[in-house]
Amino acid sequence: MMAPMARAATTSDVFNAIAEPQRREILLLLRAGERPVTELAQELGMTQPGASKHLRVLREVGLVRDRKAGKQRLYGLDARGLRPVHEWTGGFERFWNESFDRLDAYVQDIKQARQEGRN
Amino acid sequence: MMAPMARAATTSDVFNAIAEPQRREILLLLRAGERPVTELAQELGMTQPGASKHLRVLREVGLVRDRKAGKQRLYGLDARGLRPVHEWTGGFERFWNESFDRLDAYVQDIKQARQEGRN
DNA sequence: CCATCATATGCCGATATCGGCATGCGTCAA
DNA sequence: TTGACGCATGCCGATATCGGCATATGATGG
Repeated sequence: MMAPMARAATTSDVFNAIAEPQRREILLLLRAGERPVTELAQELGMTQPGASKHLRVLREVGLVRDRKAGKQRLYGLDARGLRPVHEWTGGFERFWNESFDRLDAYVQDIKQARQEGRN
Repeated sequence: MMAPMARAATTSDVFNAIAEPQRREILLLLRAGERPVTELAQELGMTQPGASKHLRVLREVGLVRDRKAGKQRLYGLDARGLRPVHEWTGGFERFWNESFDRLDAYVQDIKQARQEGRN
């Protein structure tokens, strides 16, 4: 009687919000300062509704804020939500900094074994 | 005549791969060392097929590697793919470290305005 | 060879996602 | 007031996603 769940809502999680390439590009652009929707859409080659929808997601996870400026609505970056992601990935830093000579060799072995196995 | 696209394939992008909470938990667990599938499933409270599927995604984006160990198959962490994510978010570091006094005040204003507007 | 354990895969249902399009809504200027 | 502009929203279609379940595949040991 329980309905199966699908994917976690993109709107509830920063990790999901930045999983979208276009949303990442929006964030990159906003580092240069506030922008109205239309300008973002134009610079990123997407439609205005498309931009608005992505901005809505980013707003709901708190990565952007919006401000009315006359007829326009300016979107600005609020990068604080990216900090947890940075820290989470940072928790793996020692695993890519440590001596991976053995790992590298291992990976090579795997690739070779696969090639041999498939031919 | 072109079929519309939906979401980018989760299998092609590390950002998408780590958008899934359970997959993130798998990666965290694997920091402690290699593990067979069943053990992972058990420790994370998911079914074996569920674990296998998530591991498949992680493998396809290169975040884990697998190694046959007799009857079992051991999965191990390969965190190098997380480095780009760490660096990407790091590109926003100055935006959460810089003086955000004005931003904080601004955000407070927004919240207050919303509350007043809605009550 | 056969049974068994470990894992992968296939199918299903429910839902989320994304792009495109049309349209609603609010704001400004004449 | 009436357009015109800027933006948000709603609907649609195609597809991806995730969990659950059954089952296939694979290796091991007797």
